[in-house]
Amino acid sequence: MLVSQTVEYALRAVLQIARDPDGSSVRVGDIADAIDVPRNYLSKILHRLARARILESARGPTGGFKLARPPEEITLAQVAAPFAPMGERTCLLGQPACGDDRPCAAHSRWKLVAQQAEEFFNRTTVADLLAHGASTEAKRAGRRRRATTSA
Amino acid sequence: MLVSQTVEYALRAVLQIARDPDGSSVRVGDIADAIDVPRNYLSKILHRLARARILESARGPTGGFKLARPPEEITLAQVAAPFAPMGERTCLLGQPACGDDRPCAAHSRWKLVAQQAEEFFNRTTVADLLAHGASTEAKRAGRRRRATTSA
DNA sequence: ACAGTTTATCATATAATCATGATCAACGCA
DNA sequence: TGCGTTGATCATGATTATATGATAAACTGT
Repeated sequence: MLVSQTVEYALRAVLQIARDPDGSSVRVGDIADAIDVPRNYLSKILHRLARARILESARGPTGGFKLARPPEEITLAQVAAPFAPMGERTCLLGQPACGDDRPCAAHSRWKLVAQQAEEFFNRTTVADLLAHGASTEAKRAGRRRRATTSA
Repeated sequence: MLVSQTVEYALRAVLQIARDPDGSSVRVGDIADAIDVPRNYLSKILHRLARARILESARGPTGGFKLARPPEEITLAQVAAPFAPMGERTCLLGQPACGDDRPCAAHSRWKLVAQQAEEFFNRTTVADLLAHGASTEAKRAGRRRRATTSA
């Protein structure tokens, strides 16, 4: 697994929140049900995301979580950052001073891979993933529409 | 960190063993000293690699570990396999049925990254890393020779 | 003010990872 | 045979990741 369970949960939760059509607050319980993640554990994950200014939280009725910024401005790297010490150690062989000048044995080959992963997280936004969902939804709706129409 | 500490130790240890000029057995203690990894912990890692037929072990004087095959025939994936359930879960969002046909929201973008990582481990051999070490050694020797000559 | 809802936090549990030290078992050699 | 070397294994512990359940604190609407 290239990302931890927790980061995976965080990504799925943020995506789920972003899917809310009104952009209104979504309750922990609803998110937990929707993405099938332990409720209290998710609560803590969302809280950390709120502290990291990715989400905003509110208590009481009408409370819940929502995005702190438009989905175009939230990268996957930002979502993962509070949980993974991402990019802290890029050397595959753990060489402290590994770099282009003092490369470890795997440096040149591994660098390409690590860079691609890093760029993926930095460049992909929540909106990018939402867009996909929308197209899938559209396809499904299309299928459903056709089926309904034919019935 | 994209690979676990244990996998990192395993890679470094195998590489260190492969560096032995005679291809003779290398003692755990020597490897541990050379790559700065806890001795007993490394012992267990090496034992697992031996069970996985990556290494061969022998006890007693003249004992130690050596490669079970020429370094060209040992991929990094093989070294990592006994420790990491590598490639078990390729879907970033943990969707069980994620595939080209039923893609998750991140599928198309993430697939490229995951594939590159997988191919890196599958295609890179211990010999490839040794080759680098050799060239670096050559460069250093060259520098040293020049310095020595000039002195 | 109060009742109900919701997040925040506390206390705890479980499993995996990472690691240490002691002892056991095999092996080579005198 | 017996001694010293070496990997193999056992017992244990620390730390982190992954949770679970109970309680506290904040907020809404009445």
